[in-house]
Amino acid sequence: MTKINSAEIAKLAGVSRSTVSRVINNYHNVPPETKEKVLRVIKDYNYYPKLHAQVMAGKKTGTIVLCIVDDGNISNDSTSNFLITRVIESAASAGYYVLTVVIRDINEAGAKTQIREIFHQKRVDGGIFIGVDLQEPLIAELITEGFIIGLFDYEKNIDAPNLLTYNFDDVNGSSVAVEHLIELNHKDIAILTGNMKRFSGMKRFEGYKEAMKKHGLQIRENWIAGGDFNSKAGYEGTKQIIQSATNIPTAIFASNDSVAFGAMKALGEMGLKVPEDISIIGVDDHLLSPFQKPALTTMRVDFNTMMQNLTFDVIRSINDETIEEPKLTNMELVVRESCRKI
Amino acid sequence: MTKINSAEIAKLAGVSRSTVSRVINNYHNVPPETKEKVLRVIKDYNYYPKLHAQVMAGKKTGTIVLCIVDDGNISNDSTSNFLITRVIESAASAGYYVLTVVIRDINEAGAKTQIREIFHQKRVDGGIFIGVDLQEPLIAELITEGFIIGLFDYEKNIDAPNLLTYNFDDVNGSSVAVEHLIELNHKDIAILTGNMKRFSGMKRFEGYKEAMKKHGLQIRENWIAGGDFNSKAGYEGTKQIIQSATNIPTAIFASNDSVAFGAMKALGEMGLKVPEDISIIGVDDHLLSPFQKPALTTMRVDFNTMMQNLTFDVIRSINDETIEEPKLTNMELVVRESCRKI
DNA sequence: CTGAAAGCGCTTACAG
DNA sequence: CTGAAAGCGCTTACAG
Repeated sequence: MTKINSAEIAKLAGVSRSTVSRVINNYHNVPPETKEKVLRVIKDYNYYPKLHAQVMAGKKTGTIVLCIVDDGNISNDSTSNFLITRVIESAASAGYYVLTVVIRDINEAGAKTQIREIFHQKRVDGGIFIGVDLQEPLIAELITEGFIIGLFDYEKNIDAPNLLTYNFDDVNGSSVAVEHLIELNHKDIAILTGNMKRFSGMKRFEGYKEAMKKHGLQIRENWIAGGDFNSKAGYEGTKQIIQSATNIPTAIFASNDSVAFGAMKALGEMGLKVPEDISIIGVDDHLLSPFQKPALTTMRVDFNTMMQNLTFDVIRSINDETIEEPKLTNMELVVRESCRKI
Repeated sequence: MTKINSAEIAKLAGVSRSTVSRVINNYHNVPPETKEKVLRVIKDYNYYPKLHAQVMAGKKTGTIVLCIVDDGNISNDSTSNFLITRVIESAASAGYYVLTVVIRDINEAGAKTQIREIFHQKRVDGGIFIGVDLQEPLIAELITEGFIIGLFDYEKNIDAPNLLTYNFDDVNGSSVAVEHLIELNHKDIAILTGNMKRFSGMKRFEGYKEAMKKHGLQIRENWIAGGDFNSKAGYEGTKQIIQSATNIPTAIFASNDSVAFGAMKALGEMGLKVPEDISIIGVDDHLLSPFQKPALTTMRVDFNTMMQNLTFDVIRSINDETIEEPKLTNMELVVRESCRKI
């Protein structure tokens, strides 16, 4: 195939490169006949302006980066997958491309440099991060440098218009979960905490404490375990709680459903039945939650709308629109079979 | 922040832009001290060469496009999600980025133009397509134009080195599935076909027919239904088979697990029990298959290795390595509870 | 080992 | 309405 460029098109259409460019960029000051003529040649010669030349001349890339920080096997986690594809789909519907990047360990040698490079190279117009710890200095750095960044599950700790954050109302949602247990007459309620370096981890713990205090219930040190958002932490945390306690709690609030899965496994191994011996409630409404035995009661979370809003806001921000501060998004109680009245 | 470019770096390091470029590209003909000096300045000034200038000067983009053709809600399908993230992870491990694109309907107005644009723009060095029908003319077009393209579930119908395809051994795998039913003494075996425009759809039907013929079993017209790889097709196909047949089959071979899910739902509604009344076997080993009631017997498929190989091959091909023709990948029988001996 | 210069292919003020 | 020209920021033969 012969190389074709705007000069070539210009020659064939009998106009200047300037005019070709004006047609491509759909400027208004081109008479219909000229436009027609140029478009004809462009079509006939299967011509597409080279992105990189356009960007060098000052155009945007039409791309955002989605940076997934996760040391697990992402492709095996349905929630991660869901977040990823939602960003992709949302961006696509806004005419944007998503460059997807996986970071195993953000503290590893090349990791931060790689992320810096993506932005400084001008590979993208902005970015979305998933799975970043609070107070990650790299985020602050990129924000200071003026890059547009959207985060899910992150506290807005810098007052900059180019830092966009979206979160669920984790405090309130967790309170509702715990109060559901309380309504079922539970008083001895343990918590399996999530990753406390995450906004959601912190806030869900807060919500638990709030609800307990509000109802005058005691929070015992040895009824607090876990510490991460996966089933392993739930499993180990549960064993720890059950084995260390002189008296066993009647209910467990798990900081997310994966944690609850681990907890249910541990309880099963220890011969404790859910919900007969212990009630359990999670957060997220994981794909597998309705399939648990018993089906898991949980707080449903709308990842769908959240990631779409985040993506759209990043794109709007790229296009210099003003973004209004997002509100926290509510969760919804989904009652299934894992909690019983006592 | 002040604009920094290679000329600036050159000035600061007291060398020419040529030398800066040589250092960046790690050429061997630069004395250590010079290299040191230049790298120092690069680091101090937080300088990253602009991608677009590099590409314009002839460098590769280090990016492949992943084009997902799917009219459903991708983010809700765990298999699609899995394929996507596997490509992303594999590419990342090879130092490549993945530009992810979703195409709802490849026959829609702008769809093909958009795909053409991505390649002609030089946005990427190559691409991977998922969910493309056999004989899709766009693929042939792009191959002819010399773009490097990898496909999963596609028959290699053009003998071009830049067309890379990977497939499971669908014929043999399906035969094994059907023979599993035959070993359990089933003779009346229906099939719920998949999408017959896909390599896997065609081949799985072939495998069914082969096994039936080999064992001298009759294939009845009204025991063939379905026609797509989703639970809806399985549901409707099953109703059709059961309602149209004067005699009911004792077993069903479903072209994939989603189809089997739909079939089980339909059977349940019609008061037929699995496996007491009808045995059923699927293909894929879907995430939800072990959770069905009864747990679904199926042919496990290694999407993981497959997508990784495909991704690596595309990248190798971009780097002018010769790719050996991939063999078909085997499937593995996973016996659960949905088939019984009669 | 190293620099000057050409080339990559666009866009956009500027001037008319 | 339209063209000539500058500018974007690299890389790479070429010559020394």
